[in-house]
Amino acid sequence: MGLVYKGHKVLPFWPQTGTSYSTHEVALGYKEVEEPSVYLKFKLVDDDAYIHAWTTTPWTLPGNVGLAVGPDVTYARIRIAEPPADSWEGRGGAKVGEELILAEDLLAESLRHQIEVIDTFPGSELVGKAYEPLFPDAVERGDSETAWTVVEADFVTTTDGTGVVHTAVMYGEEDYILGKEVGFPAQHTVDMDGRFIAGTHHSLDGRYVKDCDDDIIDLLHYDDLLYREQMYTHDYPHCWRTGHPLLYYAMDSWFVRMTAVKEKLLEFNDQVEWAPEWVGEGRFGEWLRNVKDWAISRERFWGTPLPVWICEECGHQHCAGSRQDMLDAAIDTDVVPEDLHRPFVDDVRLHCQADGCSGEMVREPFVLDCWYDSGCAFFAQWHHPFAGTEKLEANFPIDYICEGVDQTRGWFYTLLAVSTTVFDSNCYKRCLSLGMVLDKEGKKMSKSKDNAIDPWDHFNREGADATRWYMVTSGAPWNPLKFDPTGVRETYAKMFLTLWNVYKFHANYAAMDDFEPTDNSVALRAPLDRWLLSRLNAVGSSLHDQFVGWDFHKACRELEDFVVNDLSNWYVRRSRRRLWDDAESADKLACQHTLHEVLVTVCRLMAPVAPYMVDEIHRNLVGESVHLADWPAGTPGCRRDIQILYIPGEVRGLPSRDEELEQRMALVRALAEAGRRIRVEAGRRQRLPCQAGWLVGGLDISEFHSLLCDELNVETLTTEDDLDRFQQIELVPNWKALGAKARADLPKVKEALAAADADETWAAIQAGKCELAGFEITPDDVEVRRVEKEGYAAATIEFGEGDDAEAVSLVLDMASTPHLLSRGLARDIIRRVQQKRKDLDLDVNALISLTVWLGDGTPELGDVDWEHVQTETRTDVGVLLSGNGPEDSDSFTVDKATIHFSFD
RNA sequence: GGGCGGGUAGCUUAGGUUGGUUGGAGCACCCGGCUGAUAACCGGGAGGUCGCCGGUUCAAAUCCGGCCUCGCCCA
Repeated sequence: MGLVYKGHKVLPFWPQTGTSYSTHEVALGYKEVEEPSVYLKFKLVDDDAYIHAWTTTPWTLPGNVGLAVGPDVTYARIRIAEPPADSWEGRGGAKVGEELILAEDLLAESLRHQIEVIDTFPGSELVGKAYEPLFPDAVERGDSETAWTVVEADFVTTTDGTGVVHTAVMYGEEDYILGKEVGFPAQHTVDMDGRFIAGTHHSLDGRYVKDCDDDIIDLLHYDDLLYREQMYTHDYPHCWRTGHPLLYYAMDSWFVRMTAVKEKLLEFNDQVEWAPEWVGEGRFGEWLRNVKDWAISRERFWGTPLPVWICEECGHQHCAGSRQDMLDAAIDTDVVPEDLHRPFVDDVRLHCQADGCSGEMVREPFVLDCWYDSGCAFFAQWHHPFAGTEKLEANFPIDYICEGVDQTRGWFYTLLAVSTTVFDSNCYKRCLSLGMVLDKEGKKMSKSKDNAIDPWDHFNREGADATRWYMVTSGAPWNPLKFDPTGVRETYAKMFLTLWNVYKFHANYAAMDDFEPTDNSVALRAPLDRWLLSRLNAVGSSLHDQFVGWDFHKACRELEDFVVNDLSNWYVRRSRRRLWDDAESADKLACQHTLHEVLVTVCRLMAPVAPYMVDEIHRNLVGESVHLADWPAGTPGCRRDIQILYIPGEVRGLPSRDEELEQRMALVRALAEAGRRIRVEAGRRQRLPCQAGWLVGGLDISEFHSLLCDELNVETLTTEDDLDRFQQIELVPNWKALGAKARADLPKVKEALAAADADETWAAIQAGKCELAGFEITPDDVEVRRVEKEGYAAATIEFGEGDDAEAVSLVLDMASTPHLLSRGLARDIIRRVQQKRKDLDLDVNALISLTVWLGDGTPELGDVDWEHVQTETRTDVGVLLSGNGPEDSDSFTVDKATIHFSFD
């Protein structure tokens, strides 16, 4: 197709080892150096004037074949008006009357003479003017029509020098590109050893170029072509090991003519769904719009050999397309090796394939850039075409690729480049460009800075799951990740320990009760179960949708919130007692099935991100790997809307949703929190029960009243329409208004207001008939506050969103009765005994003999409550005594009374 | 030097396109509570010039311009 051609590529090069350097190596070796720079006078052919140019690399001057000017830069033709001052230092100069041409802006900076400006004109007027070569023998003109003339170039600026750029085609990238464009002769004056080629100049031939800078300046000085020399400080690349300066050098190289398929590249890129979009449109699109031909050859030993042979006679080029191709053309088929790598393949010589030529062809000594190999991954992975085409065709273009954003010009590009040039097709449908992983301060990780994270530290400590989950949840995938080790620890403690403990909780009871998940005869699920399943549905569907929309971080955060808050902190906490029951019960069974189902589905939702722990859990629950299970949401074939229990081998969807149930539970949880707040504010211990609680407003949550009684520690909970039953109004003076009105009598008004009945006074104020201490009181003079009546405490929450928002109030009865004190005491004793059991690491089922001593001032403990204590603490022999217990018994204090206990 | 992206509490971050009441979380910290509830949980507190400067606007974390800084790619 003619897309491959041989040319030159200008690379930083170190002649001693004959190797070019990667950009990475070059970046390592930049050094600030002070070197001679020279201002030169190029004599025009048809004019008496000189063009004034500047360079920092005198050794490139023998190779000069052109001068570049900016088309829009203004140039001046000047005449030297007077001899220079005595302070002139170094070689070079100019005679009075000599005429020079250079950029107008740079006259003062580059000239050291008094001058007069003769004329000014744009650079375009200089284009085409011929000048005399500095080293007439160094480069042959060949068929070039532009050699030693002035050309225009966009890169010319007036930031330094003279606004005229000396151009030596082979020793600078911009020079080379310009030279190719305008047709300068592309000839080396320097060989691969860094020495001047014979015939350049008799005093330079064969010498290392960097040693010649001074002699070259001398030569130009004697020919009156030097205006001035000046030491110049700049950054220049050096060999990072030896410290020697590198030479930019045009090396032989093979190219793919990407510029010929630019429109195709852009068209195919438009078909890609990029995440984030700006990488595809901006960064990558920009790269494609400025695409350059791809230098695919490398002067290395290791790599895929470039399959190109060139005839020694006629220069004909031939690319061997296959092993057979090579055998057919080989001069000696015995030399064609099994292993086609270097050095064996280098020995293969071919008959020239050009008509009528009998020459021999020799392989070009290059290997392919390994990035070319990376671009072949999409077909090479199927061993295409040797293994047939079906697999490639079935998987091309690829659905999805993902790599770091640094691969924009790397893998993302090489894949597209190969698929465009070889298959005339787009390569991938979707591409995620990931942000880089940085250290916790946002700095790049590096060994020398000692800020690199060893992932194994985390794999060994918190595990691969926690490390992966942390990395996914800590931010959008395309944002840089500031890797913070404490974040991994947090993820481990919060997400994975919680999940594991929920699983263990379920597994322990399941084992104890011989729970059989396949026996799915769940007759009745508690509202709590149905709520959890509904939430699972909501979270699972949302997770799926967010994965589709690239928001993996949001999806996983939501799932984590579900596991920690909904599943562990609410469902499991509220269900412990259900499983504690020794007897078989439909409710216990429903709970176990629910836990089983939720855990199985959570494992499947988590598996793509955190594959290990959930696989263990899933295998234990279901008997097969989670990675063989169906994705539980949204995959074609999944019965997403059908509520069925898990049955091994059967595809299942998520249980159905009940959004109203979720709403009601959200209210229950909000009220439970409000209850705790009320107690803190009212100074009432959580363990001391309240006789009654009332709900005013909100959804009907009667199905959760008993659950809420537990949470709030109230004996009864009822709904109530009238908030006034618990509240009264209080009139508070508006000091600003009343002060202006009453002045010195303000204390009297205040007293009167405090003494008056608030309801009656407020009615009178509203009716405009209120007088206190001789002053007329208006609604502006007071502020009305609603407060709980004596003996009540309350909180009001806003529940719902927007227009549906509703105020819901919870009122608690603050009275204390002997009955309540007894109940509270029992709870305190239970709590202490349980803690002690736990501290002693007693088996949950172990029975104890418990003795309790109630000290002075302890409320009376009722028989029923003492029974309750014994049941809860698994006491088979209980003794209740008055007075203080022995020294070695445990004790605690409630409301100033001390209670002792001991058990064994 | 150019292009693209980031900068919000001590740390990690949400929000930013569509400007609008008091900028949300988690960790850590302080106070209190709860717990056969797990490296757990609940309530409260302290902690913010939303990188800096300027502009538009009644109103800017959000829109515009400039700058600083970090990262990636290119030169």
